[in-house]
Amino acid sequence: MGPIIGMTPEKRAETPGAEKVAGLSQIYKMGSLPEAVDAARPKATLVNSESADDELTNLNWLHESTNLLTNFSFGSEGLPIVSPLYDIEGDDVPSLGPSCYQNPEKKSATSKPPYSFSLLIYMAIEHSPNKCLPVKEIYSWILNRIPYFATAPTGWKNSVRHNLSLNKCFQKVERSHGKVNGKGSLWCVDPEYKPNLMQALKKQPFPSKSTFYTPPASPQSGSLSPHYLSSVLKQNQVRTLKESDIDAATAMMLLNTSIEQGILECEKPLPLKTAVQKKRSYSNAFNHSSAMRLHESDSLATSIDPKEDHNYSASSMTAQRCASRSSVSSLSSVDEVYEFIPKSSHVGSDGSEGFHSEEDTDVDYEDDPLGDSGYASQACADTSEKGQPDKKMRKQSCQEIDEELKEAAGSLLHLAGIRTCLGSLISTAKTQNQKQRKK
DNA sequence: AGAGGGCTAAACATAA
DNA sequence: TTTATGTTTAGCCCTC
Repeated sequence: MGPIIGMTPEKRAETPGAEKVAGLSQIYKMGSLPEAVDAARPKATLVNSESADDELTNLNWLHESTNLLTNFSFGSEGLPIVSPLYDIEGDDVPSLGPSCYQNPEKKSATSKPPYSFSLLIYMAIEHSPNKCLPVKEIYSWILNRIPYFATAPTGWKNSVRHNLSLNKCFQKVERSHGKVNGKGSLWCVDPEYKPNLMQALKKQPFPSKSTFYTPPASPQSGSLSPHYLSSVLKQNQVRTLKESDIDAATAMMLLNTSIEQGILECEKPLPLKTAVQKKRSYSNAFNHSSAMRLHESDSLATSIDPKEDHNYSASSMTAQRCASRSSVSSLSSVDEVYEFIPKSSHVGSDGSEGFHSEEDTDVDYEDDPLGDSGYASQACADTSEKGQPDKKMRKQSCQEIDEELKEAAGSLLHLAGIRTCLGSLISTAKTQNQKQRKK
């Protein structure tokens, strides 16, 4: 067992009056760390006058940016994402990298995020391609995105593990025997509790821009500086990047508005689940999840504790049902997604909001099984039917754009775990396509 | 005032 | 043996 650097009861007693400071428990704990640790920590986290910013419940998050609420929104799965507008509207392009918390003016950079560990873990797992992460990767995700934890006491890792173990929202999945690398198990989100987590997530105050950022996702993308992402967004507002260049969080950032719109539309016609359905067995729900699919065909956790503690209220499950379905279900055909996506982008491309990656995209997925005639293809065909002389060229150009768009949208959707919630819209789009073709 | 959620610390066990 | 991981318990604070 490795030593855990943190506050001991003895050291607590050495901090007179600290416990009496209402709402500053987190700070006093930090401020009373061993001096060696304090010396390595930015002063901002230690100064009492600024300690209020470190408080988890401090609402100064909301005051630091006048347009905070417009800059942040929730992604397709309810995960908080940074809206592209965030980068565009600011006079100074906010740094999305670690430098943002080295700026002493941005106190919030060293502030605690307004998310509980459970939510942070949830976001980390959901942003992973496999919807499963080892503890170490969860650490990394949090460290990469929450500057606070870069300088926080190491006890937060203990808290992460504690949450993983105690919170039944998270399920341990044994690694496959074939996998040699790595210690421990993979952790996944129990789809049964995804709605609860998402609801809890949405209840949180929006973070300040410098507290939640999206760094380059992988070592191979190290050449992609945060400024690159900012500049790209600034130039094109929304633009699709290569999958290797951005992580799922960024992908969801780019896709946010259109997906949310789709989900919102999807929620309308869906009836509420019955109580019986809500009470369906855990094992069924867990096995049902395609989001839990693993590359290594990992076996499921062997022990499932049905205890009801450390859980979010079941009352929220119905409300988020559709969103949950979007992440735990799968489309029967990937093409269906592709056929749907252009419609979303088309709807959003009228100047208001949406997915604007039709042109000038860098997406280059090789293994994309795109079929023909998606919605966008049909839209292009419609324009070509207006008697243009360069009909063929235009059609070809449209098809290229369509393919790029569909590749980008489909891949991003795949990352975001968007699935069956779009089914109704897909079928609607299909029907419309068929009608238009008949015309 | 009490319940519940969340965080932190700590001890311990286990696996790599 | 060391380290990382996982489990459990306890105590505290905060919000409702």
